[in-house]
Amino acid sequence: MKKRVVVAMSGGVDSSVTAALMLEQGYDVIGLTMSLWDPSDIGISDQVMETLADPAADARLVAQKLNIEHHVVDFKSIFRQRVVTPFCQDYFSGRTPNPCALCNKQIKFGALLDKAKELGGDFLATGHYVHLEEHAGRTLIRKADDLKKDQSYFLFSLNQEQLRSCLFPLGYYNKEQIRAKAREYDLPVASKSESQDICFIPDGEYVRFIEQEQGAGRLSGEIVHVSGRVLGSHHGVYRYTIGQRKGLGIGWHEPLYVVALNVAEKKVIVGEKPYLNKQELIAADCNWNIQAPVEPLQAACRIRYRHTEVPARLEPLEDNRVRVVFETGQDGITPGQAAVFYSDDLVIGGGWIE
RNA sequence: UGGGGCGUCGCCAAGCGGUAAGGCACCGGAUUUUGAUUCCGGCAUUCCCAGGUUCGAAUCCUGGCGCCCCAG
Repeated sequence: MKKRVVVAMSGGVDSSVTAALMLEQGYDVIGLTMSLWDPSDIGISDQVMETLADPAADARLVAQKLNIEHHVVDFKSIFRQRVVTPFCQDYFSGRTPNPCALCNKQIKFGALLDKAKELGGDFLATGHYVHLEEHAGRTLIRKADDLKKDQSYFLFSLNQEQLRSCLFPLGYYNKEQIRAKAREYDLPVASKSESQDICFIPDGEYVRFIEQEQGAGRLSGEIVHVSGRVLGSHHGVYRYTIGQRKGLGIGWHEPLYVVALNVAEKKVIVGEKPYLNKQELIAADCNWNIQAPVEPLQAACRIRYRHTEVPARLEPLEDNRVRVVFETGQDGITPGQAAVFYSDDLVIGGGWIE
């Protein structure tokens, strides 16, 4: 009896090729596409609307081409509740959210995985560029061969049960190879452009989106230099993220960066680059892929996507938190982002920066 | 209406007779699962105004105008 794999199909190149690869590897494949938001519901312009692909429709075309069963699940409500709303709330509390990591934990490997099992799936396969490896009886994520596409950072919060139910066939390939395969299989989405930015804000208009979701509350206030000197004003602290340089509109003798956000006083604190550098951070709500440590350990830590992990000492704290002390101070440590811990190319755990 | 200083791109700022540096900001582009970072490109025919001296002035002279400081 063939094992059944449910493939999360977004209508993009990666997940489409994933489905083809699973088929090629002899699995019984079912395609499953999530409906996460309604394009007419997010306040984008008609022009942008016209450029949007319909994930379900594209996925269906691919499924037809591959001759596999295909389903669509409506996760709009849960997606809004568990990803979109927290995303907006984060901005309003002076944090910079990482909705993709949250979505993976809550939706893709939560609700979607449940649905996959409901459909009789032995595994859920996705188009993430990562590997899975067994170490000492535990399943760990290893970085993709193609480090440019590596997505291990976004998957740090998956637990053992979730990981054991997953297949990530793309980890051995680079993007060019995947595209080549898409053409080889003659998939209708072979030349689709790379998706980037946050899926539910296709026009990239964060401010518009957040204000629409959260209503009024503009939180306008002052832009203040670390010295205390007021340098300008802003139209809402949620428009800024720590480490940001562009958009401050302040002429100064050198570049200024956002170094802190004070929601209570509605202040955006800016300073020269050295003020961005911090020696340590606290990560909360940690997930461990290895046995949760009780003693400090030496590892490497990545503080945002596309950041190269750097050596750090991880000190376990109360309440599932960890103090991360870097060997070399890091710029732009941002609350709301994930701190992901690596040992060589393996993800050993991670948490959310406080 | 005594004395001194200053007025160069939105901000800071070089230039001191030879035909407008640079930084910041801003704009455009590349990269990007953070409007982050980073990177690349663009950005004053014109120097407060009006005359004058010079082959030639932002740079010298004269007169205005506007700031600032110190004295009254």
